[in-house]
Amino acid sequence: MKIATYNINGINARLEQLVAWLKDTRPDVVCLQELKVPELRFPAITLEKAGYGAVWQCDKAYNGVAILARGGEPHLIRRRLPGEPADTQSRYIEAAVKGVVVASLYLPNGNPRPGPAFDYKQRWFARLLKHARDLLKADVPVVLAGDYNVVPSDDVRDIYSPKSWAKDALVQPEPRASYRRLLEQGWTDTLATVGPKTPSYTFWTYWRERYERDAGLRIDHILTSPQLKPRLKKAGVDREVRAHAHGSDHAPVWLTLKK
DNA sequence: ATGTCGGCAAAATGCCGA
Repeated sequence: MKIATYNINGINARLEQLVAWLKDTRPDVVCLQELKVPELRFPAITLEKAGYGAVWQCDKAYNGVAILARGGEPHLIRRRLPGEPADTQSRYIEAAVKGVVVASLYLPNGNPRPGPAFDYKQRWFARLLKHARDLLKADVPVVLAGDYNVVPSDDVRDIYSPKSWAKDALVQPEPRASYRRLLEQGWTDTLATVGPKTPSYTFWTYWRERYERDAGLRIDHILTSPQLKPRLKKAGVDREVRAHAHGSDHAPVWLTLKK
């Protein structure tokens, strides 16, 4: 079983690429973020023709998350992260797929910092920590996949140059501490655990040929609950997808499970 | 400080969010 996550940065701007990538790599489950599409323009029919059922949660222009399942329909569990009813941004969707609870999440970016955007990021992270704990209590296999907008460390495996990002919300101690607390709850950072030993960047800005220079960051993560530990096989990044002339600024991340 | 995108509002360029 193969599970992937991909911040697509506008699903209709990349639809051909998305379909080609699905055909090439045949993931069983796909978590998408930054759909940037109103609900009624979500390309459900195109995805259906490509062999994928979907559930999605959209805003008018920004955010937006989806879960795709090959040869079936994801069973929707929730469309919102609990804890802040006034928060209407579409950043979380959760579904049962092929015996696993899967969440596609898009953590707030948090820039500019300091300010309300950064505060919102921290509140959102606190809500995620609480919900993640509840999911662990349910004692079922769970995958939390998405764009966490957090570079876990200053290690070269996570970021090409900590110095040039030092003031950015993606590398601050507070979100890093929240991410670490998630791992301390018992979740596994699968790319760090069963991924390549070489840098596994997942995001390169569009600026100044950052991709060509491999000036990247690791901010897209697939976390798994303890039940899945014995089934973890291999993780990686489809980095060549980022090389497309009109590609997203992220690359897909994937995980394979035994069975 | 900057770089570059996607998508919006509103009328093609400027803004926002990333």
